[in-house]
Amino acid sequence: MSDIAKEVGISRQALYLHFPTRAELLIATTRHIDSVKNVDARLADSRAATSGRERLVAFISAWGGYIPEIHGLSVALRSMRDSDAAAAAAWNDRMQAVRHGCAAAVESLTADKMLKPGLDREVATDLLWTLLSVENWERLVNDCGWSQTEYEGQIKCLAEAALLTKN
Amino acid sequence: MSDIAKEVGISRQALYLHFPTRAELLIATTRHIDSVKNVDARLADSRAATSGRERLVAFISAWGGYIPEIHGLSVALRSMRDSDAAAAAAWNDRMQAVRHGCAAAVESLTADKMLKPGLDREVATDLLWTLLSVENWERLVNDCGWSQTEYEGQIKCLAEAALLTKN
DNA sequence: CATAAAGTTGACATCGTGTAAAGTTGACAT
DNA sequence: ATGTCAACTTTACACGATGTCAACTTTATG
Repeated sequence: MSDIAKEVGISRQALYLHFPTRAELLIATTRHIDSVKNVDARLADSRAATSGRERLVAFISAWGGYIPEIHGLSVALRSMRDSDAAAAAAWNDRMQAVRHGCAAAVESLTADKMLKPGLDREVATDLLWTLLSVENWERLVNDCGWSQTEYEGQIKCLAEAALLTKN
Repeated sequence: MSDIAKEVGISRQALYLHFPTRAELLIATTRHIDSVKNVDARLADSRAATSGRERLVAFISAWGGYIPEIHGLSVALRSMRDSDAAAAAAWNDRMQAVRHGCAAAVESLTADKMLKPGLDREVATDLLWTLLSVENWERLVNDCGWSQTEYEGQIKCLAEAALLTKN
C-alpha cells in the first residue's frame, strides 16, 4: 500500500479513503482493467466463430492474449488468496468465467462431432480450462522463455491434440 | 511458526533453535519427506522402462503419484517464493529435477522415433513439464474434483496426444 | 464566505517473523 | 555430589505490513 500510494502521489492513508482494504483495491483494479482493455470485445470473435474448431482457436487467442494484460494483477490477487476470502472469491469468479468460455468451446466441438470419442464433455472442459491457466502461461512464457506467439501456437496445437478427433 | 510449535509441543522460540527461519524449516521438511517417501525408488521404474512410451507413462505415474504426498508443503513453499529467495530457490530446484525427468522421457521418445514430427525436443520437454506441474494437479484434483486415478489417466492421454507421433 | 470533499500528518493496534537475554531442567561424566 | 552442557522456557523487543482514528489543511463550489 505504501508503494502504491507513493506511485500515485498521495499518502498511504488516503488510499484507504478510496479502497477499504488492499484486496478491494486489487479487485477494483481488475474490474477497471477489464473495462479499459475490453475483455468482452476480445471474446466476440470466439462467439462469432462458425465451426467448433474455429471457436476453440479463437477462444485460445482471446484469453491467451489477455493473460499478459492482467498478469501482474493476477500474481498479486492469487498471492493473497489464502489470507483473504474476498480476493480468493474474486479470482475464482474470473476463473469460472474462463471456464464458461472453455465449456462453450467444448459444446461447439460436440455439435460439430469433432470432440475426441470417449472424451466426456465435462472432462474436456476441465482439461481445456487447465491448459489455459495463468499458471501454465507463466511457466511457459516466464520460466521457459517462450514468446507470446509461441505460447499461443503451442497451446492451440496442444488443445487440438487433446480434444479433437483424429482427422 | 506458533501453530507448528503448538503442534510439536514446544515453544515458538524453541523452533528457532532447530531452524533459523521459517523458509529453512520448510526446506528441511521437504528433504525429510523426500527421504521418508523415497522419491528415488519411485523413479526407478521410469528409468528401467525399455520403450520411450513406457518411460513416459512410468514417469507420469511416479511424479503424478508423488504430488499428493508433497502437496501441503508445496503450497507453503510456493506461497513464500516472492518474500523469500531461499524458498524460491528450493522450489525451483525441485522443479528443475522434475524437468530433468521430463527431458529424459522426451529423449527416450526421440530415440524410439516416437516424438511427434516437427516438435522440437526442448519444446516437448517444456510442454510435458508444464502438463505435470503441481498447479495443474491442484486444479484438476482440488478444483475439478478429479480422483488421483482420473488425474493420472487423463494426463497420460494428454501427454501422449501432445508428444507422440500419431500411430 | 461557508461548507463539504479530499488529502495530510501523526499516533496507535494487531499479527507474524526473527533476535536477544536470563533462567530452568535433566542427563551424564568425573 | 557436583559441575557442566544441551535443550527448553519465559519475557521482551525490533521491524514491516495492514488497517484505524483523530485533528488539521487545502481547494473547489454554490
